[in-house]
Amino acid sequence: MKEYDHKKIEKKWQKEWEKKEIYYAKDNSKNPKFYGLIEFPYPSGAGMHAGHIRSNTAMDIISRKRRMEGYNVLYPIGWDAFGLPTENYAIKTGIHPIKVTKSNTDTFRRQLKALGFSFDWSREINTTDPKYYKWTQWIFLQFFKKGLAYKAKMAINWCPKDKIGLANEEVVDGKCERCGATVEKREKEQWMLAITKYADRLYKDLDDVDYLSQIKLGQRNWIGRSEGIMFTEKVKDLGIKIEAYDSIPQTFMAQTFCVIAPEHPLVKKLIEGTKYEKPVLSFIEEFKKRKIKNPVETEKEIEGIFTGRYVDNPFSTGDLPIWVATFVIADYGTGIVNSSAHDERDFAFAKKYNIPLRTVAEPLFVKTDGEDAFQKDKPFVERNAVVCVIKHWSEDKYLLLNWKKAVWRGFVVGGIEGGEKIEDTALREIREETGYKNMRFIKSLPKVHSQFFQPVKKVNRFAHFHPVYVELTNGDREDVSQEEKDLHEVVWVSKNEVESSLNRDDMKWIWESSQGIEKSIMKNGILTEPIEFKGREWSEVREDVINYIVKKGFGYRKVNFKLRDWVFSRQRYWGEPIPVIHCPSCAKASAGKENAGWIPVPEKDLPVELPKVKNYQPTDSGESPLANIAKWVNVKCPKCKGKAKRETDTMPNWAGSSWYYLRYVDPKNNKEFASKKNLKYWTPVDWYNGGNEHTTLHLLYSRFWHKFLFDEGLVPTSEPYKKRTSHGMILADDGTKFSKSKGNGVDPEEIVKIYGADSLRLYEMFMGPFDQSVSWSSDGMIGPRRFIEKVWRLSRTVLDMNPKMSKTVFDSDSKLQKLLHKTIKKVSEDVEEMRFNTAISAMMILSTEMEKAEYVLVEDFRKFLQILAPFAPHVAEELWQRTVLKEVSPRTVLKNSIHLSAWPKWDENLIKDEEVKIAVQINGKVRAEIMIQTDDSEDTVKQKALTNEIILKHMVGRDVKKVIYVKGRLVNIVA
RNA sequence: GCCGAAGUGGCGUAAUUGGUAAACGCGCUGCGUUCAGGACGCAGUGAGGGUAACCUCGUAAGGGUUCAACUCCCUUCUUCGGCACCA
Repeated sequence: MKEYDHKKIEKKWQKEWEKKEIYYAKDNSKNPKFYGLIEFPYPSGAGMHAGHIRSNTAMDIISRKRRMEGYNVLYPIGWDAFGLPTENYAIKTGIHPIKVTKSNTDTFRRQLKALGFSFDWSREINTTDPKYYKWTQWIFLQFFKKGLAYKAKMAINWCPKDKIGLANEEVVDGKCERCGATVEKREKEQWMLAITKYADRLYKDLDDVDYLSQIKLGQRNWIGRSEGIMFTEKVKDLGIKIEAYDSIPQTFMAQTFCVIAPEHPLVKKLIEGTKYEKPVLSFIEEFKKRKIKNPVETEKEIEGIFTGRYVDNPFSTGDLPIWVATFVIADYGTGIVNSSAHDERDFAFAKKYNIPLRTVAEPLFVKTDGEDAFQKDKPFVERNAVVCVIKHWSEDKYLLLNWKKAVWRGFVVGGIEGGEKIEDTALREIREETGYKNMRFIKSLPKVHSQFFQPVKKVNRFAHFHPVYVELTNGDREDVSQEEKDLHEVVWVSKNEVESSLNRDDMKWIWESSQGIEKSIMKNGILTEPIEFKGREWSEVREDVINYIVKKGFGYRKVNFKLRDWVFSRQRYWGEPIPVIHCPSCAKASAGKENAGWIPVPEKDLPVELPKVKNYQPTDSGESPLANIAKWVNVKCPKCKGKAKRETDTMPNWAGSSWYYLRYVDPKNNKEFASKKNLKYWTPVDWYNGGNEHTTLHLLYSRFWHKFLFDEGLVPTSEPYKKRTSHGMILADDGTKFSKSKGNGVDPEEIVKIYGADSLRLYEMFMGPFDQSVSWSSDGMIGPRRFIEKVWRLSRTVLDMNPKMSKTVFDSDSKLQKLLHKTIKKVSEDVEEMRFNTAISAMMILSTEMEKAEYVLVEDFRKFLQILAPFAPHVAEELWQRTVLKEVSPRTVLKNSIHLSAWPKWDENLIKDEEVKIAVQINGKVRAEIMIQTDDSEDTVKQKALTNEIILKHMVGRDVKKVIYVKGRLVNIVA
């Protein structure tokens, strides 16, 4: 028996498995089915990278384990091959995208096969294959027919020099990434998909699926559902001044303003002579006039500020009030929604110190939201909410706001979690036009503590979706660079536009804001008004109050979503053509109607194939390169047979990936996208794993498509994926992301050549927790390789000493037996939880122990091989066959593959320990270790601990106050 | 900016979910085996102090709860991912 030669055995078994088709899924089987899915790769020119291997291996391990557990497993693969990089490459080189795609997929296929993944290669699909995108187009037509696809004007990024629409990614600092020209906004009619019609279901159905909690949260945040009340003019009768709710745009106005103990000498000194002095004083006056005293503060916040950080504690006098007034209008902040939770604890501090606590705008509705799990996860202060009334910053309008309390640098600041009464069109306008105009500078008083001086250093390119948050720095400070000081003159940088609004008197605004505050109807969670609900708790009467408000006509219920409709057009060549035709004469005939003049391509004419052209250069008009191809564009109208033109926009990359998992179940069907029978058998996907970076959009889009198909009666379930997990990225060895300049960093084929596929697979699973990013380090590769070599050597000794060895030489409770069964258990459970790193670590320990042991039963060694098999399929197969056949020639015929053998079971009785070592602590510090029997009583163990020699030594001159025993773990003596 | 995830030895990381911090792997040191190198085996490897038995400190920083905190709570800092035309 020779040395471990990965090259020989890996190729051999890959061929053998393929020949025997052992990984092919059966479309019907008596066994239960398992559909494991990974995100199909975009076949880039650089070939596979380490990240692909990691995620593919993980699902491969799970699929292999399921096969061994007796499931009929579908683990398919395909190519998400439309996309910008390929198109850009084609423009640059003149090589047709089809050719580029072909050679890229060939590379990927070769690389994937070299790693021994158990894909069902008979079901390979490719989104750029007309036989595939015929159905992508077909599904689009169903959307179109149901009125869920429509045209709307949208702004696109336009490079005037390259004459091409740009992806956001291609715009860097407002300039075109390739030529550096300043990017313009251009209006264009775009196809939209009405995903907002599904918003509610996309939100609610998350309850029924098994996604990681942060994935669900991501979906929920994106959809942004909020349930609430829109108030009407009549609400004034409640004593609250409200004049408009609909005029404050989504982002752009934010104010933070803090005054702490304004009469305190330190504060006085700070503002004295500054431009803040006057507005602050008038602000305070106003508050006094209104008898508004103190803000809501939690006990800890106040204690943190006033006991820890200030030498002169303003609270120490007991009667000096704190003033905190904070207004932040952000997100979609108009109107009102049900607030987040409020808590009795909020008021505990106030009670304790007898301080009257109130917000500047007193709470209107406060409730404890016990049933919302997502809120529960959040820290206490973030769940607190008050409602306040606030005045529009420039217009004479008031808003009733849900003021979500949050603590920022020791001060209570607000954040709005709100609904709005803004139509989709308004939202768009806001984003594109009013956004930057209304954007305002955020100012605050010079802060009381130096740690609070921290200028914002960069204006993020996404900031225009939200308020730019710039804090004022003390202009006299020497450690602040001019550059940073200049920043404060800039409110918002957008494209070419710089807006500054420093000349506005912010303090005046804040003062004015307080005008809107009228009165509270709740105190400490108990309603004081209206009379109908007086004395009752908010949490208890919440629904009644809402009904009351609705009944009285003060407001109406409204559910609000942040989600916008999906822009479905791309002005690109390398995508699925949108299968519609524009007919001018039909347009006239149906003028005024939705989608007037847009005629769907008859289903029998699908697919609308991408024409083969020599030139992919974009057009002058901003249309897709397809517009240049007169032959393709000019067609007869399918309806009136008049002159018409094809739509030249193509679909976004998300389109093909929104339904690909459905095609796998019946990939060659040319009558339907998949047969009902196969869909019924295979869907939904049992387990879908993919990148963290895809958990919001791709997931949402494909869930939307699936729900639509479900409504059309075309798929049997309303959700596509039963379970979704995600994996972290692999970073370069310096902890940064692999970039274009660095390339993929790691060439999988090279590593397979040197170390073998099994070693690479093991290493990628071993390098760190699966759901987190880890840095690649080629040095670490050697560890898993040594592990495999150890197993190889082990097989030699095991086979040599056996099978003559009789089973009776083993004690039933031998250490090795115990360890084997513990390891089987650990690996079985770890794989389910995707804790591959610790599973491998456990197998390493087992292999070391087996090597040390005097005898290892072949039978036990085979069990070890079985749990190793999903991780290192080639070497496990080779050794498995040898335990049967003694020697395996390169031409050995595969008889009973390890991968089709039954997953080993562990024996619970063997796992239990009778004797165990526990720690003895004194005051939490470990001082000794003692052996105990697991069935020892608590008293026995305590006795053993207290009479231990070392412990006695430590206890000299001390009394035992208390003894705590944690079963099977430790004894802690409190002295 | 908003949302999400994370921060532990020289490095990748583990920790029975509040119970002996650093398992497993890489690297390094010493010893064994070897003609030699490699490979393999054994022992050691957080920091400081001590001849030693041992002692003190230690999980981004600060504070809190607890007999006991990497783990729970509060604040601050840093890194990574998503943000609607990258895939």
